[in-house]
Amino acid sequence: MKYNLIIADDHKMFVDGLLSILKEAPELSVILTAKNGSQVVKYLDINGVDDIHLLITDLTMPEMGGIKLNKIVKEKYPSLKTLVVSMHIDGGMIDTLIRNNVDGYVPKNAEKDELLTAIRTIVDGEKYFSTEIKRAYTDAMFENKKKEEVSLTNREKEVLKLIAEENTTQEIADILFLSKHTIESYRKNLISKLQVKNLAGLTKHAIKMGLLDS
Amino acid sequence: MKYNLIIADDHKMFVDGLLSILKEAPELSVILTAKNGSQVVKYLDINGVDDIHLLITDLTMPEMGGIKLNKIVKEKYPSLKTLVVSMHIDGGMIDTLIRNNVDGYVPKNAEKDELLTAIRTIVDGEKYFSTEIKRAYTDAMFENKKKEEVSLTNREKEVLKLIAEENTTQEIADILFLSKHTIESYRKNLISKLQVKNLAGLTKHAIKMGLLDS
DNA sequence: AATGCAATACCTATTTTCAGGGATACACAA
DNA sequence: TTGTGTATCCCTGAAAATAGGTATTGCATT
Repeated sequence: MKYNLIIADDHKMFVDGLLSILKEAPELSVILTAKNGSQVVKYLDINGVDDIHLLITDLTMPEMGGIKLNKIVKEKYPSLKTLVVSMHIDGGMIDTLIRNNVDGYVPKNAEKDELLTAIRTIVDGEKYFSTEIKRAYTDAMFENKKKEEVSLTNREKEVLKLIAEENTTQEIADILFLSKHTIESYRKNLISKLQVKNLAGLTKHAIKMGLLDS
Repeated sequence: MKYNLIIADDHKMFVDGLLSILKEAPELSVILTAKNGSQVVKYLDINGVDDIHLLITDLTMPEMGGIKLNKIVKEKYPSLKTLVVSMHIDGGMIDTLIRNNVDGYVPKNAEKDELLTAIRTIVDGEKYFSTEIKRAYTDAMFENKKKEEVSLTNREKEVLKLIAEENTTQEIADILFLSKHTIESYRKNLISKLQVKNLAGLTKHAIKMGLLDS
C-alpha cells in the first residue's frame, strides 16, 4: 500500500530534513509541501482529500498555524490523518490538538526512526504520541486541572492582547471604541477566568497563548 | 580547497536537512554534529581547531546555547568562523552575536541556496547576514537604542522576578524583609531602566530574561 | 418561548501602581 | 578622597487596577 503525504512547515531546512528521512520509506510519497495552513486548506478544497492519507504539520507558521489547520482539516476532511511535528511542547496546545482529534504528535528533536514509526502507526489507523508529549500532557493536566476548560472569547483575547501590550484601560477603550467600563469588565473576567491575581498574571497568559507578536 | 564543518543543533530533523543540503557541496564535509554547545567546546578542547573551518550553530539548545557557544569559541579559537542558523530573529540576540564577532546569521526558513552562499562567503573570509537579519537588527537598533546597555543588579532582578510572580509591593516587601518604599523604588527604577510602561511590560521582560521558573 | 452566553455598559469603594521628588549608608575604585 | 554605584528608606498626589456588584441587548440553542 502506498501512502501520500502533505507537509506543512515554513522552515525549509526542516522540510528538507523530513524529505530526506522519507526517502528511506519508499511506500511514502510527498504530494505537497506547504509553507502555512492556508495553502494546505486551499489545496484540499481544490483537489479533494481522496488520495491523501496524512498531513504532517508544524505548529507555528505564518497566516495559519498548525492548531487551526488541524481543526479545519478535521472538521472538513475527517478521514485525513494529521501528525504534528513541533519544537514546542506545551500542555495546553497538546490538549487543544487532542480535543480536535489530532492523530499524533512528535517533537522535532525526535529520532528519525521514531518519526517513521509515528507515520506508519498513524496511516495504519492508530494514534501516536511521543513519550515526551504524553508526559508533558499529563504534567499539564496535573499541574492545573482548571486550565483545560478555560476558553476565552475573541473579544476577551483581543482585550488580553492589548493589556499585555501595556495599554491602560482607557487606552484600550479608545482603541476598541468601547466604554472604559466595558474594558474593566473584561479585565475582571480575564482575571477570574485565568485565575491570576493581576496584570502580571494576565501578561504571562497572553504570552503563553501566543497573543503577542514578539 | 576543502572545508570542514561542525554542526550544533539539538533538532535532529534540522541536522538531517542540513546534511542533505550539504551533500550538494562536495567541498564541504561535516566533521561533527553536536546536540549542544558544550559538546562542541569539549571537542575543540580535545582535538584542536586546526582542521575545522566553520561552526554552524542553532541558538536555542540545552546545556549551552548558541550565544554562549559563539562567545566561547570566538574567545578561545578566534580563527574558527561561526554561522548562526536559527528560527528566532531577535534584534537583541543579533546584537550580542555581532558584538561577539559572529561571522554570519541566516534564518532557518532560508532557501538552501542562501545557506550555501552564506557558508561559502564565510569560509572565504567575509561575513554573511540575511536581509531579514539585517532588517531585524536595524529595526531593533532604531526602536530602542537603550536596550543594549540595560543591566540589572541582582536585587533588581530578584524584585522583578517577584513582581512577575504576581506579588504586590507589600508582599514583596514582606518576602524580602524590606520596606514597601524600597520595593516601590525598585519598581520605579525597573520601569525606567527597561523603558516600559507598567506591570505588563515588566512581566514581559522578566520572561524574556528567563527569571521565571515556568 | 425560554435559557444561556457573549458583548456591552455602569456604579462604589478600596488597594495598588505610577510619577517625581529626596535622602542615607556603604563599598569600591579612580 | 572624591566620586560612582548599589541598596536602602521616605513622601505626596494622581492614575490605574481590583473587588464586587447590576443590567441590557442580541444571538443561538434547546
